[in-house]
Amino acid sequence: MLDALVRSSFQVMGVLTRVGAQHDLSLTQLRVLGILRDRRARMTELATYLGLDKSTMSGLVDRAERRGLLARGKNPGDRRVVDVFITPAGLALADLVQDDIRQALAPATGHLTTDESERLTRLLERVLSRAEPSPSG
Amino acid sequence: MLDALVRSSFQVMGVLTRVGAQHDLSLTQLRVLGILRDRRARMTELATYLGLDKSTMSGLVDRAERRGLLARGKNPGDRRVVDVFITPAGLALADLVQDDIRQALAPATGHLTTDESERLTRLLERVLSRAEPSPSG
DNA sequence: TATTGTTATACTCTATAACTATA
DNA sequence: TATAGTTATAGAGTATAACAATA
Repeated sequence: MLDALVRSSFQVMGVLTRVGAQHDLSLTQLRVLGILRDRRARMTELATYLGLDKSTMSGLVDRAERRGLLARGKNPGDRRVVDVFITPAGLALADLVQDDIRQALAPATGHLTTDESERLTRLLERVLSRAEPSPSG
Repeated sequence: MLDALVRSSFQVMGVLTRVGAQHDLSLTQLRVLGILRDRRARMTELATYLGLDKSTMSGLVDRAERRGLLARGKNPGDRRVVDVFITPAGLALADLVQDDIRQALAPATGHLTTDESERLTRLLERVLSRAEPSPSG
């Protein structure tokens, strides 16, 4: 089972990497966009969530900001903190990419019956729930 | 279901990345070692399998060779070809890492019953079988 | 003193383009 | 001509260490 889990994970990552690359987005940039889709977050929060060093986070946000996908803002409560949020352009791109991912994964997932789909989801969520404290999201 | 599949994949990749890093191995190096565990392969073959450019493959093999994990050899049939194979040290490391991965994923997978395990494997393999031509292995 | 974030530095991973050697 | 591989180059992703600003 472990083998199937690892292989399917690589397969999914392969699809995500390819679709991301079509929009000049790395796997990590993809995740950042996904996280910021529905909320602001401070630098450290993002870094911790993704399991990255804060200096790495600075670079990632720099490049996304240069492209106009993200922006930095001040935090009213703590002047040391830098809040990061998604721009309209970033949101549009995130929507587009999500559609592409859905389409790219459809051949792999779409042929399961509703029942099978539900069972797979339930099993994966049981696996997820026991996984160690998210080292990378 | 798509969401669960993507999230569990990131979780698995997180574990693999962390365990690999503990042995100074990137996700890609991990895969190369895994592929060469039970067979030789030529450079182009590896690159195609991993969805990488041949020049990228040169660098990967360079670094692994410098560490004594892999070695290059001549191909008897075609003098342009470079065969790559794993060294005893590389094999030992691959074994070690595989054990670590098993242990790291155990909390996530070990609590499923035999029956659930089998159902999950079957479902994942059905998903895998329909996935598009492996873009990255 | 501790925390938040940036910068400098170095290394890996990656692709593109130009090259050598062989087929 | 076409294929196999390397090298030069450039950019992204990553961590460590040193730093500035704020708490």
